[in-house]
Amino acid sequence: MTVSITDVARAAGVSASTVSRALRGRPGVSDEVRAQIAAVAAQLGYTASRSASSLASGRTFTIGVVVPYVGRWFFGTVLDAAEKVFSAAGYDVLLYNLGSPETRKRFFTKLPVRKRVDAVLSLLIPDEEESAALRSLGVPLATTVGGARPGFTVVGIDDRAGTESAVRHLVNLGHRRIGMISGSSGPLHWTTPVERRQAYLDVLADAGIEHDPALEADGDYTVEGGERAMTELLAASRPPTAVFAQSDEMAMGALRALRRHRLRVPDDVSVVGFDDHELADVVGLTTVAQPVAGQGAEAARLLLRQLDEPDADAGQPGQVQMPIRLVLRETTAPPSPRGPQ
Amino acid sequence: MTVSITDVARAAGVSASTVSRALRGRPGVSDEVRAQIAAVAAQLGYTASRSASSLASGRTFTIGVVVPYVGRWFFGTVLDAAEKVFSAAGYDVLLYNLGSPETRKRFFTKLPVRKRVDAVLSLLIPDEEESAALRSLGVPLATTVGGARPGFTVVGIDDRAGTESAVRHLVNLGHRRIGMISGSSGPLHWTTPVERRQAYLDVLADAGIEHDPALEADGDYTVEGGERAMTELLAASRPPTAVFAQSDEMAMGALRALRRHRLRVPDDVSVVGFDDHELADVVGLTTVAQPVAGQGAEAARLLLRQLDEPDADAGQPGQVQMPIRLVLRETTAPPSPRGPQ
DNA sequence: AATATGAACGCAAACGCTTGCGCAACAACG
DNA sequence: CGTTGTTGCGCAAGCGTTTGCGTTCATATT
Repeated sequence: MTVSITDVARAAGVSASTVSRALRGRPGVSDEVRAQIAAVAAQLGYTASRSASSLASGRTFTIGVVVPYVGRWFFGTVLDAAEKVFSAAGYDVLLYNLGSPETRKRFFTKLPVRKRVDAVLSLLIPDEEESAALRSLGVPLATTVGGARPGFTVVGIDDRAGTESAVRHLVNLGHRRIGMISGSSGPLHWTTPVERRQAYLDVLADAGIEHDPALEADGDYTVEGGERAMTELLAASRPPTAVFAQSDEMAMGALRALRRHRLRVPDDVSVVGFDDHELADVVGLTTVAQPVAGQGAEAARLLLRQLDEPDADAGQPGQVQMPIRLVLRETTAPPSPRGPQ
Repeated sequence: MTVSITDVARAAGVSASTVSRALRGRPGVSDEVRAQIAAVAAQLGYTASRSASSLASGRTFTIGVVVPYVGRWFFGTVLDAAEKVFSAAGYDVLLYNLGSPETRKRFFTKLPVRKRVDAVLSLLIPDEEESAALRSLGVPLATTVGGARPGFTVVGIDDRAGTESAVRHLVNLGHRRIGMISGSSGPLHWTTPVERRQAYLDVLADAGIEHDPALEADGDYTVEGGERAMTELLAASRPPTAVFAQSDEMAMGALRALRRHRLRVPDDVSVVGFDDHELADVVGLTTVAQPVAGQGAEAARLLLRQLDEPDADAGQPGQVQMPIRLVLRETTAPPSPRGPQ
């Protein structure tokens, strides 16, 4: 049926061990024999069974990537970049899409990656229990986005600095009533929303602006959520003249809500987002740009490096912080003298 | 080190075979023994090695999913939906991101999925050679988007009908100079751009409008491409008063180009897209909606069904067509009496 | 009471690789 | 010319499961 290593060995007149060594570039086989085996293998269309080889060697040449929502631009982009790095290095990627709490729970209790992967890249921040489960796999671990966890390589950005640049921009334009659409809900135990909120509060305090809880709303990191949140903010007794959304998707939802309310951006309300979504430019959204694909690629590279030099795994894995920058577009301007409405 | 089936067997005082049967719900083991084994296994944190079990059984419980660009909304969304179906059925997904021609070629020549997957879902349309390679795997195959291939289950939409509804909408509004931004370039050997172009031509002919080749431009299915294409169209001696873009991303690029040219939408130029991208609503884009996630889920379900009833694989696999509908928003209107500029 | 029946379980042989070890054959050395 | 290395290769023992078959034992059958 399907051609095995012994078929190749027989056809080449050598033993299976020699075929194995020859095909994987291991020493102990002469150049001529190696070439001949390669030829025979190619002609027979032989590919080693991954199951068998990983069973025998313990190496799987597979990386597990766990992500909350592949469909979202941010995660899709990170995954795209990471996958490219992995596949270029000869690794396959096993994808786990953990959107709902149930699938997430099931993943961490059953741990289907056990004995199936050489490393795991998590695009979501595992809580204590979950990260312990991952550590129990005994393979290199990495995360992008958000908080550090012991045993994890983490690549991320300076959330506070990014938020500060955004909010400060609004302050500098003269805004005093600055709302925030956060993304704190949901089952994601990560520090990002917390950091960003703190930075938001800091900038306000620094500018001598009193914080108004009515100017904060939860947008759940989605367009719809952002729309809801913006609608909520507009219902406040004194609505904001500017809003900082913790993600571009929520900012876009906010834009939609504003349009529905016949409010003009940036004349009536300024909006700044976070991420520099691929479509942020299309809608002219001012935002904090972060290297999304860059983070995925970097995390993947760091993971591969750990795989190459297992000796270095004694020390605490590295943390790298990638640059951010405020991108000014058309959704921010000084407040109108008469305010919204 | 890591706990194996024999560890469980020893701890439970039974043989490895019994453990295997017990844990997989196979008959031949009493309820009490089964329960006890389950308890012991749970307590020991045992998970069967996938490599070993797939080597022994031939089943991998893994589905290969190949996609051109995970980062793009369309593919990300399809993948998201498909993954959910697969994982709910106990299958893992192995992801292959084949953006560049080189990685694509490498994938189809080396076929890393050989002996690694029970089925493959292709989100790109393989050419003759590629589909032959996939068929050689001897597993159920499916594709979404575009042309039928022998041996593949395909779920898609009626591209012609969708395009017709879009272009006809423009015609009905009174437009005569209707441009098209297509997505025909790139290494994707699929019928979609061809079908859509034909439908576009048909509607024009049907309306008695002479086709002007200067009103067609290639947008490469990206935002930037759409922007370039729109700029190109605007440079025509007699620019269009309306454009149909073969994808929302290109339509959004077109919107950006129009804004850069200080043209108003829909006053000066109408735009209609295709897909109903999650952000189409944000920019108010009129578009042809197709069930993107729905197609992914459906394709996944059909694949699983083939896996369940291998007897049915004799007949030609099914083809399903999912519904589309035109969504009217704010980027289309009758042409201005004086035309653009 | 003797036998047939079936359920519950163990044995052992795969599954297709990898890898430590042993054994030739040959080269280089004294 | 005998010794020591080196190189190239084969042997065989795993790796952790699954599964066909055989065995045991309790229960049903005549």
